[in-house]
Amino acid sequence: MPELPEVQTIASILRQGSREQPSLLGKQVAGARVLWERSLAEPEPEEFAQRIVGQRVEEITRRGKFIVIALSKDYLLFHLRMSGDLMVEREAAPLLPHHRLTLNLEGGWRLAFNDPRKFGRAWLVRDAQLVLSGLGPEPLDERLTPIELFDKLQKRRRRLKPLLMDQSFLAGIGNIYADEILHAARLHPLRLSDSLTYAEAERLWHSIRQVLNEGIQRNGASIDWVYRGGGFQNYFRVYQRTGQPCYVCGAPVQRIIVAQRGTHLCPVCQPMPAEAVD
DNA sequence: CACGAGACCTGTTCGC
DNA sequence: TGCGAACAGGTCTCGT
Repeated sequence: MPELPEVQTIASILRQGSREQPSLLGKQVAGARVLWERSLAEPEPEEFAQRIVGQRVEEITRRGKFIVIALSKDYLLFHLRMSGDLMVEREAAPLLPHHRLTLNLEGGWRLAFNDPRKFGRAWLVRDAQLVLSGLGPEPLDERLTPIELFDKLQKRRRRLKPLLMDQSFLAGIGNIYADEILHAARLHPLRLSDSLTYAEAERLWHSIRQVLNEGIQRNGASIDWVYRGGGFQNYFRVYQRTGQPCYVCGAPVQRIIVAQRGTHLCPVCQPMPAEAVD
């Protein structure tokens, strides 16, 4: 479930708690279990358990698609990839089949990293920057201006969709939001980044902010068997709407493959660029 | 530098 | 009903 709005929603729930779970803030780690070794990027499981016990949760933030948990001495980072999820549950609750890593907490609670597809990863490191250094700017950062985005686009010659999803270009955008952003900006996913006019780059800048903010407001999207209460899936304009009418012009939404990912667009609102025609 | 293919994984849905 | 194929929110590595 995890692109920027979903990761932010999960981080907020861990920070503030919810009806189902208490806040993770201030809790002390009493024990650690690594149930699937490859879910732990570093360090080795023995060192991980020995080092994390006794540390207290001081802060929970998001950077790109990473959840960043500041502990007393170290940083605990999670990347949810395709199917990861993080929740606080009762220590007495049965371990679910897809739990990959759990931390017992003081007071009878447990932090559980659940990840059916096993793509997600956790890191315990002294310096969070070691893991996060490759990330580009936060797309919602006030310091990212339309002019700066235009310049960044001009410096590259790449198809728009894979570039938006490149975490070193902007941090946090994935397949769903890339499709929704490009539709809102009326730009074809195969347009080359250095072919955009300034007006088009400005439209893209507005769409990035508008779509991501709407996703955050709706607590992200909940699809398939994973449901966390997010509602953005009910407001998709193109994603998973193949063949259904575009809300703007009525033309059927088209599905193509771009960089091996299903890509949804309105062929009328997002016309095929001349430069991409064979 | 940019792109496509394959790998890493499990589960669900689709088509015959 | 059964069974293989296609598909899924991500990223890394390799070859061209």
